[in-house]
Amino acid sequence: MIAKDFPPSARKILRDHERPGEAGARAPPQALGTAATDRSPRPLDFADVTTADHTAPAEHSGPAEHFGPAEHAGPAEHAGPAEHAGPAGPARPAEHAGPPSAEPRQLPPQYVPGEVESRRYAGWVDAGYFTADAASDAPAFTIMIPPPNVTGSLHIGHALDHTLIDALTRRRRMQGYNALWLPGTDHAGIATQNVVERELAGEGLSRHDLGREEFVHRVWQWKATYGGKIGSQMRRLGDGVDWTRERFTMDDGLSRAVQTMFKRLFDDGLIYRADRIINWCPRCMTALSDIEVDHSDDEGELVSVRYGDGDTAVVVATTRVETMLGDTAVAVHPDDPRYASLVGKTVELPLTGRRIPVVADPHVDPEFGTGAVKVTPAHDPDDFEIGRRHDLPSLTIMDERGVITVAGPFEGLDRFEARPAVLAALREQGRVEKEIRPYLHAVGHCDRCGTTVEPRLSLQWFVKVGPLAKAAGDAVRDGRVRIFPAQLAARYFDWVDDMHDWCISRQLWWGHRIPVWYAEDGQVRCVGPDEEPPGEGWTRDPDVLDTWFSSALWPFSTLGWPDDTADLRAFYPTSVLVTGYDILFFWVARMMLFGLYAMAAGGAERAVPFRQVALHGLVRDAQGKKMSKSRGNTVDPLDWIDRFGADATRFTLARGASPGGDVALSEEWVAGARNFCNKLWNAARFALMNGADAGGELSAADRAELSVPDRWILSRLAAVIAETDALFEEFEFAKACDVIYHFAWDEFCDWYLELAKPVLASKGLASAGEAAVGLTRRVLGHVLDQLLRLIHPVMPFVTEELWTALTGGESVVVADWPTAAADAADPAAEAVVESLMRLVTGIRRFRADQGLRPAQPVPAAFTGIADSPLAPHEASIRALLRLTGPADGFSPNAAVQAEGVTVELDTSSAIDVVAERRRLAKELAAAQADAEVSQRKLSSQSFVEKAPAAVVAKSRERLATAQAEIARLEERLAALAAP
RNA sequence: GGGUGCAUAGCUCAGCGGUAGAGCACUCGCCUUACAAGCGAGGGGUCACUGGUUCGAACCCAGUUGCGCCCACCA
Repeated sequence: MIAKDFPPSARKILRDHERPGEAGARAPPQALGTAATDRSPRPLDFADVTTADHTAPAEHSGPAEHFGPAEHAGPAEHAGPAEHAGPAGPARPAEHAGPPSAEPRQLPPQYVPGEVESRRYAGWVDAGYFTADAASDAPAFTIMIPPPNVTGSLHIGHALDHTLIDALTRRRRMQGYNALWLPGTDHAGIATQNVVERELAGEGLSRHDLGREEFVHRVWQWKATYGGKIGSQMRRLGDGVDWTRERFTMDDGLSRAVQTMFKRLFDDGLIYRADRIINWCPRCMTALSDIEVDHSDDEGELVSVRYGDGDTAVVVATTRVETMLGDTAVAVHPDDPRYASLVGKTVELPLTGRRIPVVADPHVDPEFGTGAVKVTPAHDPDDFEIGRRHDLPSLTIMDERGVITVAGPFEGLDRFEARPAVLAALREQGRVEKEIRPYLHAVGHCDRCGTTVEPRLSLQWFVKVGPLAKAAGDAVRDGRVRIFPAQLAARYFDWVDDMHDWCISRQLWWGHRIPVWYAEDGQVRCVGPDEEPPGEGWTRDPDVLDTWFSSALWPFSTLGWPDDTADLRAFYPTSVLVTGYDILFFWVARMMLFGLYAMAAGGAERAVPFRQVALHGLVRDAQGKKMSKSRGNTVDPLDWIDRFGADATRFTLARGASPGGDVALSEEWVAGARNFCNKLWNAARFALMNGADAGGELSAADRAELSVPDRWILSRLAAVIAETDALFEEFEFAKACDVIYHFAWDEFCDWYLELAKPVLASKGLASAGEAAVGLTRRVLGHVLDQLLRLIHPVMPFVTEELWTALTGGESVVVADWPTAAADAADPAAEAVVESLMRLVTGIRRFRADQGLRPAQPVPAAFTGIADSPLAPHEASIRALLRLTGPADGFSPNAAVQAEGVTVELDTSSAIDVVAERRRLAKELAAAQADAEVSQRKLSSQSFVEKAPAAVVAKSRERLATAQAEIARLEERLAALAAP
C-alpha cells in the first residue's frame, strides 16, 4: 500500500541515509505482506514494508516531505536540513482542520517538527480538547494564565511558565479532570501607554495633542493590531489553552468586575483618598506603588550644610541639597544634649531667608552624621511623618516633571540641575562644612523606565490593606493555600504581614478609570457598575487604577464574577497558580488579598484564589547569568521552536525547572532535547517495524509466560510511572523529566529494544516461538504506549504523532494517564537483567580494549553459566555481543570473567597483550582499593560493634568479593605474562 | 541595615549519615540491519575552608571566606 500509493520521491523515508551509489543497486519494492490488505485503522505494520523500499534517491538525510494523507498536504516541502525547516507560521488556517488523523502514517527516519506542530495544534483545537465544560461531573482542574502584557511578545520566561502550566494541565486532562487553562492578556497600563506614546512621538505628537478620548482610542487600535501576537506564539509552543474563554483585563466583563470591587472596598471603608508621599515617576508622570520601585545603590554625595549662625548654628547632612528649598524644620533627637538648647528655637534657612524651627523627634538617629536632620515634608516620606508629628507646613518645590517651582534663581531647573546649582550657591555663602563624594546610597527607580523616582506629596487613592493582608497571610499559614517551594512562604509572610497601604491611582489614561465623581461642593460619590453616573455639576476622577488592581481579580473576574456564573461555580477556586517568584508580591499576594475578600461568601475554604502556588525561577544563560538584551544573551523561544521544535524547547525548559529554581539554558541543551525527540521517534519507528502491538491488556496467563526482559521492563515502567506521578505532584519538573528521559533512553532503547531484537527476529532463540514473539510485541507496544503518554505533557507534538501511529487511537491528548500496575514490580527480573548488563558491559570493555570491531563475530564459549540465573539468556547475551558459538578449531586466547561466568574468546588473532594487561591492571587496582577500604572499616573495633549489622555485613561481602577479584585478576595477569 | 539561599567533574546541576552521580563538553573505537540528532568503551572531583558531633560526614552543628537573591524611610 505504501509503495503503490505514494510517489517515488516519497518512498525514501524508509531509509534515507543510504550512501550514494548504493541506492540504485537495490531491488525494486517487494510485494507487501499481509498487512497490505488490511485497511483497518490499525497502525501500519512496518514489518511489512521496511525492507520493501530501498529505491531511495541518493539525497542525504533531512528531507521533510510529509507523508500524511493528501488533505494535510499544505506547505509540506520543507527542503533542506531540519534546522531550516522554517516556521510553520502561527495559527494554521482552517484548511488543516479536522480531527487529528488516526490513519496509519509512515514515519521518516528523522523527526521534523515544523509541519507536525501546526497540523496537530489546529487539530486539537478543532476537536475541542482544550475546551473545558462547566457542566462536567468530572473534578475541575483550573489554571489561570499569568496574563502577559498585550504589548508583549512571548519571551523565554513565558515559554518556561507556559511549558510548566501546559504540562500540569495536560496531565490532569489525561487523568480525567475537567481541565481548564484560561488564556488572556493584561492591558498593562504604563507599559502599553508608553509603547503607544513612543509611536506617537515618532509622528511628532504627544498624547496631549490627541486628547484623552482619542488617545485611548488609539491604544485600542494598537491592541487590535498587535495584541494577538502573543496568542499566535502560544499556539506555536503548543499551549493547550481554552481559546473560547480568552479574556483581556479591559474587556467589558472584567471592567465590570473592577468597578464592582472598587465600589465594595470603597463602601467598606477599605479604599480612601489622601495626601501622602508617594513614589512619583517624573518621566511616566504618575504615582507608583512601593513595589514598582527598584532600589539600587547609586553614587551620590553627602553634603553637610550649616543652617543658622552663631549660637543657633546647626549642621545638617543631606544627599539632596536641592530639597533644602522646601525645608520647614530641622530635627534632632530629643535626648541629644548637643542640641537641647536649640530645640524650640528657629534657625535661618540659607538662600531663602526663611526661619525654620528646630524640633525634637525620636526618629532622628543621633549617631548618624551630625545628629541633625533637615526636614522637607513634601519630598521625603520620613520628613512627611516628622512634619505631621510637629504640625509643620509642607512646601512643594517641584512640579510633576521634577522641575523647581520656587521663585528665585533656581526656578525652572530640573532637579538634577538644581542640585549642583544649590550646592554652589551654598558654597559661595560659606555654608558647606563637608562634602563626601562619592557617597553610595540606595536610590529608587521606576521599574518601567528606570527614571529616578521622586517622593512627592500628592492626593492619591489607597487600599487599606491591614485586614486584607491579615487574611492573606492566614490562608497560607493554615494551609488552605500551599506555596511550592515551601521556603518561599517565608518571603510571602514577610511582605504580607508588614504591608504598607497600596497606592492604586495612576495618572495615566490607559486603564480602568476610577469610578468616583466629585461635586463642586466637595461631595464624593463612588459609582457601581450598574448605577448611572451623576449628571450635571459632577466631574469624574481623572485617574486610572494600577494595572495590578485588575490583575488581582484575575482568578474570578475571568470566570464571570461578580455574576454567579456556571464557570465561577465550576472552576473557582483555581487549582494551581504557576508563575515566577519575581511576581510573588506584585501579583500572587494581591490575588490573595482580593480573592479572599471578594469570594468570602463561599466560605473560607472556597474563598482562596488558588489551592497551590508553584513558583519557578528566572531563565538564565549557560553560565547562570541573567538574560538581558544588554548582555546579548537572550534566547528567543520562537527561534528555538523554528530550529529545534516546540517539544525540544519545552523539554529543555521543563528539564531545568525545579521548584523556585532558576533555569539555565543553552543551545547545546536544546539540541540535546531535540535529539531526545528523535530518539523517541526512532524507537517508535523500530517498534512499528517490528509489529509492536499496543492493544489489549496482558492476561494473568500471558504474564506467566513473559520473558525476564519483558518482566524487567514492565517492572521498571511501573516504578517510573509511580516516580513521575510523585514528582509531578511536587512540581519537580526537572526530576520528572530526568526519570522519564533515562528510562526511555538508557533502559528502554539501550537495553530493552536490544534484548527484544533477537526475540522479534526469532533468531537463535530456541524458546522464542510464535507465542513469545507475540508477547514481546505486546510488551513492546504497551511500554512504548505508556512511555509516550508519560512524556506527552512535556512533549505534546512528537508524542501525538507517534502515539496515534502506534495505537491507532484518536489522540494522546485525551488518552488515559498511565497508572502503575500494582503487581508489576519484579525485583527478581530486575536483578537478572542488571547482572546481564554487567556481564555484557564487561565483555564489551574487553572487545573495545582489544580493538575488536562491533560487527566482527567472535567465537566464544561460556562456562559456569549453567548454574547462573543468566543461563536462559546466553543466546541474548551472545546476540548483544556478537559472540558466535565455538565452532571447529575453536582455540580461545582470552577469557573474561564476570557475574560468575567465564567467557572464553577466540579473537582469531593474537590479542593485544599490552592492552589486556592494562585492562586487567586497572581492574586489579580498583579491586584492591575496594578491598582496602572495606578492610580498614572492618578492622575498626568500634565500627564492627556500633554500626548496624547490615552495614557491617555489606562491608564483609564487599571485602570478600574484592579479594576474589584480586586473586582472579592476579592469576590472569600471571598467565598473560607467561609465554 | 535586616533576612535568605548557594558553594560537588570544564559548564549547569542532582545527591543531603554508610566507599561520589546526570546532562552537555572531552578522549578512543565504530555508518553493528530504529536512530551518526546515533552506538560502544573511557578519562575527569582531597564534594569552598576550619573546627565539632558520630564507629562513619559531601550530607548534621558552629565558625570563616566567596558569590547570589529578597526586603529596607537612616538623612
